[in-house]
Amino acid sequence: MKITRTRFAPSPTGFMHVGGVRTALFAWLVAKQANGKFLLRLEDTDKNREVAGSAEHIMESLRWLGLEWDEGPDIGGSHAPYLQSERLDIYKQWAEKLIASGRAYADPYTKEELETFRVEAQKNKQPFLYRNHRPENPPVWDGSQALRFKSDPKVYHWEDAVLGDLSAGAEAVDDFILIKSDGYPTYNFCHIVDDELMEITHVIRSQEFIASVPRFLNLYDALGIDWPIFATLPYVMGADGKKKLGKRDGAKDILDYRKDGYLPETMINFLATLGWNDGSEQEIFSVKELIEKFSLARVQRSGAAFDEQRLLWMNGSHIRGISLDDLFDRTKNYWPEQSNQKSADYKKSVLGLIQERLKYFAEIPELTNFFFEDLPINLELITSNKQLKKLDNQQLKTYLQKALEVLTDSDFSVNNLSDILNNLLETTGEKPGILFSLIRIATTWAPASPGLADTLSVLGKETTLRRISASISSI
RNA sequence: GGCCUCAUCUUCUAACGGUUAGGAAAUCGGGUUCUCAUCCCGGAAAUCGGAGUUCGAUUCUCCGUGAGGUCACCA
Repeated sequence: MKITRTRFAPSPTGFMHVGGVRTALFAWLVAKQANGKFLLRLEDTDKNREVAGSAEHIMESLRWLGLEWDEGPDIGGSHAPYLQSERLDIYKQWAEKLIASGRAYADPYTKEELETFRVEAQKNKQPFLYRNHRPENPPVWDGSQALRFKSDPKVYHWEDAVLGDLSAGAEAVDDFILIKSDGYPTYNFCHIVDDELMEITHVIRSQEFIASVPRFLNLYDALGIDWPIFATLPYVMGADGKKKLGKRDGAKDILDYRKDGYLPETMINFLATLGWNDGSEQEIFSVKELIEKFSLARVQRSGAAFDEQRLLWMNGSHIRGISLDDLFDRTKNYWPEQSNQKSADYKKSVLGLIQERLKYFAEIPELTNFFFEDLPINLELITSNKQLKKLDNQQLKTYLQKALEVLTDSDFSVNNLSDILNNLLETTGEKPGILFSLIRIATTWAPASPGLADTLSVLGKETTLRRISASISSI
């Protein structure tokens, strides 16, 4: 049995967005599941669209997500090179074969002539087919013209691992360009040659290529290459759920999610379940589980909208699922500047308190600022509070004074603080809605914070007492 | 316009041809000693339309409709 080999073959024309990542992910999962190989190949045959640095950017993105490749442009492999621009001789040889067998010819037309044909076709509400204009006596190909495939139009039926049985009429097969006049091959040609030479077993790609498959099949046949397994992935749609997600429609660079503090395992989980499920009600999957359970047959056939809300929830879920030490390691670059004065242990305690409400790392500063600095006293927190606004200032001061007294005797362990605060409820006969709210506000001056005893314990005695005193004199 | 693909709550989705059409996100209530969150409980919310096959159709077939893709010397 053949070893499963899949590839991800982006062109280095910019950053990667979630759509591309998902294509890579599914190909990676298929390879991993079968103990096969996952290849990275860069399709850099359009020098006009190439963007400097994007190859490195793509690799960085894949590495962040853990989608490591077994063979690729940076690490080589048994089927090198993996950069198409370094394989031009190979394509030339395969092109010569087609010329020799009468299945390729030089395109004699100018751009303008072609455009005329195209406009004419459109005017007649016909699809443009080059083969309707196939020259009778094409010139000998000298490399200065485009080289075209001489197609053999026929009806095709083929199977797709996701979509099932597919077919298309002969009108889908046309004479397409194999090698451009600049000497570079087209995707249509070189991906087939490369997939064959690199022994790719599963061609996994997104839907926009489906209309071209009959042309590819015609070329496979002309080259005497066995068809690989095809798997067509539905689109990742924009938030409106209508159109395929694209850079113009605001698709984000996948590395922006890293910058915002999303976990790579969240992105993997999210993208895997966007268009795939295992039939159960499970939503949260580890990478290991995905490798075990993934199957192309259960990939959805229709496009799926990319829902940032759901991503946010899922990231929170993953954040809650990892250990505090691990989480702390990963948040190193997200702490507010003022936190530098505090020890790692202190920061870790703070992190422990916000772990359950953290959705992405970039919100750490706003969630934790009062642990590192005295926030300005904002009496509106009291006057706008449903319960507290009923009390006059004297009453507020009295309660804070009492809190100050009992807290002075606390060792500030969570247990001791809980006991003391509960006792205070009894001795004052006041509701927690009043007393705890007041103390919480007076010690943090933040609109929200973790539980009172936990917060005070981390803040420590000195800070707590100092802030309460300051609050008393400001009210 | 030709060709091709797709179609379940707002969104992601489940359902050997037999279910009160299930779960999750979001949303709305309620609970968990204070806020925010977590967690728990509950509500509202869908099979695009029409034929056909069948005892029975979300599921199979056909016809509509809608959406998307493609018809490049881009991938």
